Amino acid sequence: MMYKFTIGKLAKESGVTVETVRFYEQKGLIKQPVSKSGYRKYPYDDVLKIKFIKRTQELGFTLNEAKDLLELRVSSSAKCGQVKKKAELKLSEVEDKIKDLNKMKRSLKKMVGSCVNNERSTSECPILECFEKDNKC
Amino acid sequence: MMYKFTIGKLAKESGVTVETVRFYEQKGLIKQPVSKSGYRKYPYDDVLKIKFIKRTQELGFTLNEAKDLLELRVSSSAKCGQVKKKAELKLSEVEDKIKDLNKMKRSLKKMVGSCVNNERSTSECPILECFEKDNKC
DNA sequence: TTTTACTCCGTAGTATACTACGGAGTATAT
DNA sequence: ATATACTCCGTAGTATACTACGGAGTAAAA
Repeated sequence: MMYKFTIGKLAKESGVTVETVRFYEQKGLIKQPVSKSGYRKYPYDDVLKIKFIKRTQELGFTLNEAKDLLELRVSSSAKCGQVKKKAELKLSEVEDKIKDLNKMKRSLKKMVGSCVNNERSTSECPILECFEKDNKC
Repeated sequence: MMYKFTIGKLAKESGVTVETVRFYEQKGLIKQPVSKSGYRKYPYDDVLKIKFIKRTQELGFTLNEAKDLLELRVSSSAKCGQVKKKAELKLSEVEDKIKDLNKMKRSLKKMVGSCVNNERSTSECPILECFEKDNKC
């Protein structure tokens, strides 16, 4: 039998909780299997789908984007180039975020370095002064 | 008079919306000025406070953290070292995030590079295969 | 057979930071 | 004086990704 996973087994097998599976169903990432018994029975492919989703999340994709990717995965007309485009877009988003964070990092480092006297009152704290000013210290 | 800013003026002067000012009040970042007229009248220092908040956000602090920093700013007993500690903590958070993003970046780059034939069907797309596998390609 | 474990469903809550709305009253400009 | 703009307040909605809860029914283990 292909449909052998109850929701609990599926969850355990794919490393998420039961609630998460139901949540993914709500969001349309996996479809709720029809069942005569009233209980869901999932195919093994749903284990793979959930792992797929988790992997895309690790790479910075949102659930909506994961959904799109899952759809490309099963579409017979879809081309690899479409997937590549999405990966490239995500790559540039990630690179932008890194740039932002590096800016923060540099500023924070400078601020931390500017505070040499820990015992000083906060009324004359160089770090707080940095927060006050527009000029980026 | 020191309390000369209506909420609209304050918002404009500090570069946020009226709703945002009210939101910051709700969250306790600035206090709602008492007014006989029923209309809020803010001191100039609230312009500085909101700019302070915005600057801390640019550096990766959350609103709750901004609140703490604002409190250190007015506390007479607080020491500069406390601020420094918070900045150092944030710095390491930022560095961790950069590490995560660099991991994503490397994986995405490899994946993009692995897809040489854009016209291939998604059923044999090396990028999608990466999503399927646990091994990080 | 009885107990434990699992499943069903919908709704509400969490965290973050806002944004929008509605209806009524007030202040300012012309 | 009138029109436009601004303010008041509370509540609800947005986006993201879950997590929790409650009560009832069912499946599996001892």
